[in-house]
Amino acid sequence: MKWTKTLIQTLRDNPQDAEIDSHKLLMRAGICRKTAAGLFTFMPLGMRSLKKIEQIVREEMDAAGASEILMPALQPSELWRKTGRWDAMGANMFRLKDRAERDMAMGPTAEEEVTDLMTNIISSYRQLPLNVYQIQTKFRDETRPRFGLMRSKEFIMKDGYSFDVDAEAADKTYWTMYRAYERIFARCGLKATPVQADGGDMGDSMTHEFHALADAGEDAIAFCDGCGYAANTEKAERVCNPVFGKVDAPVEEVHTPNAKTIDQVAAFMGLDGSAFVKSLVYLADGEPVMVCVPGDRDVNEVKLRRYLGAKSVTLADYALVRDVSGAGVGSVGPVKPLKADVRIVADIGLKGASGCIVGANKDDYHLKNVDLDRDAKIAGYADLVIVREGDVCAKCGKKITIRRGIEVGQVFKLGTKYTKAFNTVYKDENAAETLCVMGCYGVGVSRTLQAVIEQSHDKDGIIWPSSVAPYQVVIENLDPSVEEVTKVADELEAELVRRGVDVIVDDREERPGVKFKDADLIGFPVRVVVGAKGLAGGGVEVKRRDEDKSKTRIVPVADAAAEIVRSL
RNA sequence: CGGAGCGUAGCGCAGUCUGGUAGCGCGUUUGCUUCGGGAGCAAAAGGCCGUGGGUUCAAAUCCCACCGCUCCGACCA
Repeated sequence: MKWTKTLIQTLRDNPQDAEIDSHKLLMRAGICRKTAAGLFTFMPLGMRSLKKIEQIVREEMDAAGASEILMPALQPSELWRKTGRWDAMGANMFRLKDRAERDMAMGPTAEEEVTDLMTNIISSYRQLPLNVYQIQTKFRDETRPRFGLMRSKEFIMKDGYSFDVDAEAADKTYWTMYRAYERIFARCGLKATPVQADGGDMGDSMTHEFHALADAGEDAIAFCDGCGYAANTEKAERVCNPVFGKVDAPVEEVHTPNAKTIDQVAAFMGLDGSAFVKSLVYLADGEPVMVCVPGDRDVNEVKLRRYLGAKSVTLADYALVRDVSGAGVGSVGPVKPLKADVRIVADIGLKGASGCIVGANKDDYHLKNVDLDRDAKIAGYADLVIVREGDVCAKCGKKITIRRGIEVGQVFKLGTKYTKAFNTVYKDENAAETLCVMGCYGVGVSRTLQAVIEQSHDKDGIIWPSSVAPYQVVIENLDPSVEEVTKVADELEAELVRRGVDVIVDDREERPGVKFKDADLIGFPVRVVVGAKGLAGGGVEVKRRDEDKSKTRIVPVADAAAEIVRSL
């Protein structure tokens, strides 16, 4: 390919709306253009990388026993109503009506669609297991699209779905997919780490997320160096050894005017937030519950929901808080008098808490010298807060560290959640109808593209891994008007094409500096310089993008192709 | 959804406070000189100053509404 024949538009300046390096480079290197908030056009370079990532995904999925299909992105509402997700998806789903006023959705995912499909196909155990996937545009009406392709309203995802005869077979499929994902990301040149995560809306069973570790990542991941435990902080478990000494003093009321938050009360009293008990009123499936956590920590609603065995937990509104506590937000506590009798649960960090400060259930008052065992009726203790740096690992007792990651993939065990809703059954050997057990597996294809850039760039631009680079090699023809130089460049191109190398010749009439800057910015893995000066001096120059200038090799034209292939 | 900021040439920005001929850098076009790390000189093209309304002799500038974009937050008591 000749540079002047394709469309490569690089930018000198960073676009003003880009925040993180990979987003800036996406725009500057001419990979993408923004169409509107959260919507992007892939330019030829981006398209090439995207297709390479897709191809890697295809090869690994196929090798793992899955078959590619393509389902509509436009989905009828009936499918979503069957599982209750038409309502549950809320504002995240793009909805529209067709001319007959039928409700439709622009698919954010396709569990319903694929399950409906398979329900009509599967009849016998002989057909199972089945594993299908598609690479398709997905739509999510994100509240806040951000960071380019990382969080956009329209994105490309590989979504795969497996149907097995039972949980054991599904488990086997799950780990097959897990290993396929490890290979996919490795082949994309991405350092992606599997971490345990919460099932969220998708089901309550086991799931791993694959995270590309990067400071710009939107998720926080808890790692234990001791045992290798890795989990999203929404899931990560900790143990706690409370360090409260017994304070045997009577409870005392303190006037704390105009102090609503823990920070404000703590500042008012000249104390640290950890001296407080934060008491929150939640609605768990409509039932009010008081949740107490150390004053300097945040409730993990996922853990809370699980502990309570509830379908949903939401923070109570102000009116309900007053109904329960008798006081307004800011003065709520677990110690009586409470206006209403509620179940009180507490974080394990409060076990044996003594000498602490709680809301008095009386506006603008707190209580000090509170001993939870003595003064409150806690129904149970559990790990209910979001882990943070320095917490103690629940598996091995070592310290947890927190790092940030970009979620590029996820594998789920779905169980029978969807097959039950659609009655996806097969007949077993005894002709008994049995529900299929499902799994689902997603790769954020466009997000992976950006994650690669986020993990692999320097001050001059992108450093593409060879496997997903738009072109593996750029031949810089420094003197396109000199016939001999152009001949060498073009012949080298032809030779590389013969050897199966993806190559582009920069044949622009530009000054060398401009061409070098662009080559570095776009980040072709190998750069070959062909110029009149170099040819006179004995050959062409070969340099890898990730090498320093001092590593440049001068090789005779005859050996160039071999040297380039070696450099890849 | 709440708060803040922004919207002027393809890109990055100044000008807005204090109303009076729409500017700068990059990019683009042409010419000459340059030519191994984003060249120099000269000339040129390119703007409904986000949209609509209002105030005024006069609006990029002041007022109102709307649209779009970006950031922060979204109830942790």
